[in-house]
Amino acid sequence: MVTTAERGREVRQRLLRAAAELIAERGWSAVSTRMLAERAGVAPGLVHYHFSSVQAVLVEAAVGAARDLAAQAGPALAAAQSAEEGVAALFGMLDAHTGTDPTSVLFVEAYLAATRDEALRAALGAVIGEFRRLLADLLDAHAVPDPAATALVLTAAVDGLLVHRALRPGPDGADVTAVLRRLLSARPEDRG
Amino acid sequence: MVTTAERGREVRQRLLRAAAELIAERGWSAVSTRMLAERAGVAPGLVHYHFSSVQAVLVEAAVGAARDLAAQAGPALAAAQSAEEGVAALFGMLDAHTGTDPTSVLFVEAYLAATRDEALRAALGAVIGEFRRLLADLLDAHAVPDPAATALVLTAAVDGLLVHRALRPGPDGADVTAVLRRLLSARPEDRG
DNA sequence: GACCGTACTGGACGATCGCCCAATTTTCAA
DNA sequence: TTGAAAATTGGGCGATCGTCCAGTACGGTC
Repeated sequence: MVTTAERGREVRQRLLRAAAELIAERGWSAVSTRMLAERAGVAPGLVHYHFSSVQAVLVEAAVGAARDLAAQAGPALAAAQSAEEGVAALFGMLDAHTGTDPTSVLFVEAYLAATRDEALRAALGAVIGEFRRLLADLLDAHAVPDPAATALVLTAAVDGLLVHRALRPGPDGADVTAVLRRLLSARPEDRG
Repeated sequence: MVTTAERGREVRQRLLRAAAELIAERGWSAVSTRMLAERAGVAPGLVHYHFSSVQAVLVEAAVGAARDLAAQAGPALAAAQSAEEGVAALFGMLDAHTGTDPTSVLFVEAYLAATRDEALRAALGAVIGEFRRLLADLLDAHAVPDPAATALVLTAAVDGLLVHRALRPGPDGADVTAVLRRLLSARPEDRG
């Protein structure tokens, strides 16, 4: 037996899934009410029945995707036995994503939309901050110097690399992760 | 004396400047013909007189901005006497830009639009590739290990850091650049 | 002064936009 | 069985979209 409320919640979820897909395909500000409804297989009016505005659908979809990814990568980070092992999960994203795949594009679209929507910025910032804190704790536990700043650089570098490699391919993933691993080492001394 | 052709070229430039501003303010796909014309102070019809489409205005404005920035940072890189001195210019962007300023947002918008426009991707990729090559040459000349991959990581990290810091502030610029400087050092050995 | 071509104007065109809502269907409690 | 509540439909509203184009203004050349 499927209750009315359950079907309603399922339609809501379908709209959110459609939003995540369409943000990546068309771009944040190009997603329309009717596109969402068609992709979700429902009537156009349902969008404004379940959500207060199109922007609200996009924000909830983006924040949900961010929380999902963090909930997936977070535990792996917390269970790591070494710094190398922990950041291996982070580096794995560089192989799993090309920078032009739906997930990568969705996240960059969300970052940009966050510069124009304070509620979105706060929600995404909270997820990023929590992930950064987990990584910094791991780095700190294994004597990596300056764990907070290193965690910030590592997470930001992964996103930056995804976007840059999509624009112009460079050295392959193994070479890049080898460079990033230098950040885990104590700094020997300056060079000229 | 101002000729007709000169005034025409000046209107074209005004439209391109307006495009750069509006992409950052509203987002790539939210920039319209009439918005461009109003910001540039010209009649709406002029947009499609000087350009074949709105997308063409946006692409030319974005590529122009990228070339301008590269033309400004490139020579400083080529003239550097040391790796530290060269990448100091790169790190300077972390202080000069907040991630929410028009320049930063314009570039990320352009990266995203490039995933949906092959001509834009090729043009931006060429600029990025040339800049990466200059930096790699500098790193190579000063015995930084794996110069190509390091140059890729450094340029990508700067963009990634701008976006991430806009979402959630972290350790300040000095701490972050100190971490990045570790990439210039030879790798001593692995850590557990 | 006559002519030509480029720069420019401003509105028309059909399509689509976000949002709204009266009407209808479906479900569940009384 | 009946009535209230929730889910859904589909089209209407005014606004805006990209593009086009007939017509105007005017510097540059004979």
